[in-house]
Amino acid sequence: MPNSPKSQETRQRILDAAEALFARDGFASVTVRQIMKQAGADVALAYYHFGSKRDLFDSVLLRRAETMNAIRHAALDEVERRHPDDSPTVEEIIAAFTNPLLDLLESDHEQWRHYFALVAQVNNSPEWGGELMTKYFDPLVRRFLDALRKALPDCPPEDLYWSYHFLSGALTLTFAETGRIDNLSDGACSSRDMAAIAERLPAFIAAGFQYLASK
Amino acid sequence: MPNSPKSQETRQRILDAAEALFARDGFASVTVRQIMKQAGADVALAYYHFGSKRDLFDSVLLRRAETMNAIRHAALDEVERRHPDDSPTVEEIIAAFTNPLLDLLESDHEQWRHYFALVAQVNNSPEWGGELMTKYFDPLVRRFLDALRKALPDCPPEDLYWSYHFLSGALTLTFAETGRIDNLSDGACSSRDMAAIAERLPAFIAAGFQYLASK
DNA sequence: AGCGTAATTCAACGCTCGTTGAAACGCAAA
DNA sequence: TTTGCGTTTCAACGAGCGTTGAATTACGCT
Repeated sequence: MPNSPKSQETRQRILDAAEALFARDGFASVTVRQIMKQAGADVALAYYHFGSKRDLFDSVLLRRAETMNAIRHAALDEVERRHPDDSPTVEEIIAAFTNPLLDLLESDHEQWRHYFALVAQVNNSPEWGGELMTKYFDPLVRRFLDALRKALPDCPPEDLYWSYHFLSGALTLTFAETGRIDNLSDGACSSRDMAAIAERLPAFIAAGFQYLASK
Repeated sequence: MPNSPKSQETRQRILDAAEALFARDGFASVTVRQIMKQAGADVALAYYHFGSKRDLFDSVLLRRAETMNAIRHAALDEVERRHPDDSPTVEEIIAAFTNPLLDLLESDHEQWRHYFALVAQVNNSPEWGGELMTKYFDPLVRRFLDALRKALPDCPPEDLYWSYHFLSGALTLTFAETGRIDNLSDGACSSRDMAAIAERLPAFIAAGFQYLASK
């Protein structure tokens, strides 16, 4: 009985545990034994289900990448549907890129905040940032860049790429919820205050895109 | 003779090797033996000079943090000197925050790009981001926030903190030189093109600050 | 020249790591 | 009930880890 419900559930428990631990401590700091202890399963099961520690890591990344990409595609679909003739505004496009992540966080905070923290680490790692992020997110990002190109027809492509790069950095740090802003603001701001992010991040980034394009 | 020139040079060689390896692979992936092999010194010397692997890591971070803070303070001094009566513009202040890093990269690319990549990883790690970044960079950041508060007197403090947070994310990813933008742009942009960054990053960020403050 | 201390080397410790092969279990089909 | 296969457990492997104490070297001072 391949893929029995029982074994599927075990796989998910392992992925959950691995996700939380990798997100907090990084790939190399986490032990397969730690993961399996938290998952409540035997060490060898990790290798039976996933092959190796590295393959387990990739599986963790892949699992939610699909959901994340789907929800962002849908958000951009929706924005484009509202503009059959003209182009959406820059801020609308950026919001379609960022707001779905806030929705995911609000729907299931625990799971997604671990995942986003993990992506933040991967994105900022020279070792993995180039390859892994490209692998999982490139098609989606290119679609957003296309939409932005239409919204900013006079903007040189290089400016678009750099603007997106700045967006990517701001986004990943913000969603990593490192607690840095809590410390810095002496508690006036909270990493976990999603409403605060939704009000500010798309506006901030859209202004940057537009200013750069207009220079 | 304590602190002999010879041993100082050894210490620096160890720090250089540790910096490069930590930056590329992260704290936990790197072994002390790797570091000391690259430094051309015996394993035990790491412990003689620095105490433990973790202390060595802190020493790596601390070494350049002082230089980095000093050069940024000086840049802000200079900007404020040019405005004895009125406040500098937001873009001038942001440029005083970012451009010194570009100067450092241009003066000695190899050393500083490793360091910045390391800071990017620390900044985006939930484990260390909150504490270590606060420890090394808080006084400087608070001074910049004060300057920005004067340049944007009607801006609510929360908006300033969030804007700085977005700046921090964009900055650390950009200086981490992960190669992500190279892949995404099919070579049209290069992570290492400092002129491209200097032209765009301060402008992009300043626009975000101003737009958020004006809302 | 020879002493004293700082700097460096050497060899080893106990431990934990990722990984694996063989044995045991559970359950649907026969 | 027995068979067969997917799943899980158990025990262990060799390798490499961070770290240390003792032995050795290098060298400025008297």
